[in-house]
Amino acid sequence: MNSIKAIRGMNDILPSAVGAWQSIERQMRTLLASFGYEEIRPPIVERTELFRRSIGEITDIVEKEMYTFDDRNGDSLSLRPECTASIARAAIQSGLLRTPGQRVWAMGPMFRHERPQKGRYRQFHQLDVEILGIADASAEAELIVMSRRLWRMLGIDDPVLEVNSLGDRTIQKRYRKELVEYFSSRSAELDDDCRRRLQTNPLRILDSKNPAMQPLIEAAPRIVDRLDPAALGHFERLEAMLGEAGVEYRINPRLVRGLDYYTGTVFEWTTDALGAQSAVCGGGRYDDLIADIGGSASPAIGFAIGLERLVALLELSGVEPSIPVPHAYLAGIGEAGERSAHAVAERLRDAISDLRLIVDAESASLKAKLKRANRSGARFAFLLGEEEIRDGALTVRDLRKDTPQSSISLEGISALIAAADAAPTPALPDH
RNA sequence: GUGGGCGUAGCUCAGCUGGUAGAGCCCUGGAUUGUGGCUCCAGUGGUCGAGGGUUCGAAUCCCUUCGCUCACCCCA
Repeated sequence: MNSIKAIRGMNDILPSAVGAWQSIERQMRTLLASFGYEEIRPPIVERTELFRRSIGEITDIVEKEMYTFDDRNGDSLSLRPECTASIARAAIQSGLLRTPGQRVWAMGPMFRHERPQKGRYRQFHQLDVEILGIADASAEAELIVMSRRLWRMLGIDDPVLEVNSLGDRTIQKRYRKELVEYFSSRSAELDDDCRRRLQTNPLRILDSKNPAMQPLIEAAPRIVDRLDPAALGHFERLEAMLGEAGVEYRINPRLVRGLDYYTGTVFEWTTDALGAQSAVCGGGRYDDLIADIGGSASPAIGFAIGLERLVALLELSGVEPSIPVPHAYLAGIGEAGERSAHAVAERLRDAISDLRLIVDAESASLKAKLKRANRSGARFAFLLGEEEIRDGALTVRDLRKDTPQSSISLEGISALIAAADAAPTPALPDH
């Protein structure tokens, strides 16, 4: 019982699951490229200061969820809890913002020290997509349309899209004050949770799931009613574009979001299929962030997709991602066959590009090796013993068909593999 | 940090009110000395999460603790 285990909330993605991940990642890359987005890879560790200034000092993420430690020189560093701040930092640092309209994405692990539960882990993975330097609502529309295309591409049911506008900082500040006044006047009716939020992040009261709070929240002032003409115009323009594109959405005046940097449009794709963690994709505009962390003011917008949640959705949808099985399993037979197996395999690999070949040159019975061949999922078993060495050929068994085995020269193998790649692989005869 | 559920073989689990640990799957070998999948036979594998207590005797009852999981909080 003293074996070392993985850290709580940090999971191995095992070979049996990795097919789904690769399939999702591949399709995402294809989609992003088709929209003209370029990959960026910021480091996983940043100065703690970056997250404090971007995400916000009094957010849960910064207050209690970051993996923070001192570097050897005393600098406070943190594992990234999200990726937007890092991308913004990188863009400022390397001058990407000199050309507006940067479309970038990043994918990788994020870290938050929360209690794990279904769909929420301490190390989790996100795809982050950002448009830097475009203030127009067309950027919002583009990201939303692209994410919808992703759901369809993956073959999962469209999640529900919720949209809201938070207005700019001035509007937010005024609204927050109004909200605090409203809830303070009714603080006797608030539950403990909401009373706490009143002090920390009053907007989040709107998010409360407590049914008893609903009437109070319903009657609260709504930020959509406090937007100025510019913000309203922006939001209406987005609605028009979504309408034209046939995107279904719901305006949720209570959609706030837990990071401080959001201004203007925010949105979330949610599902009720994943238990309590309903957000599959969330994002919004952050027009002030870049200036906040020291860049010259530049509008920006982005979203993040939770890959664990997407993988879970894909499983629920019953889509079976095809994982590449080996073309062949080469079994050396007897001392001579085992000795030359790797040499023959190398000749095959030289001759056939992208050949997927497992070599079994262990000292074991042929029976055992054929068993392993079958288990490997390979289409063919190649047998190499003294006879084959003498004939300069391989004995080939089709593991998916009941046809008799045959002797094929090394030259003939490449036609065999090409033919197998061209035709759909037959399923295993019995299970 | 708080609350619920659960910890028995690699996996899925059985083991009733205490009597000294089992099945299926997987894996290995054999039936087939160079021939897989199906079948049959045999076998490997467990300090019953850990520690303590009650008892002649604990996987089973009690206490403590650790882990997993779901939910709250928050979010992808």
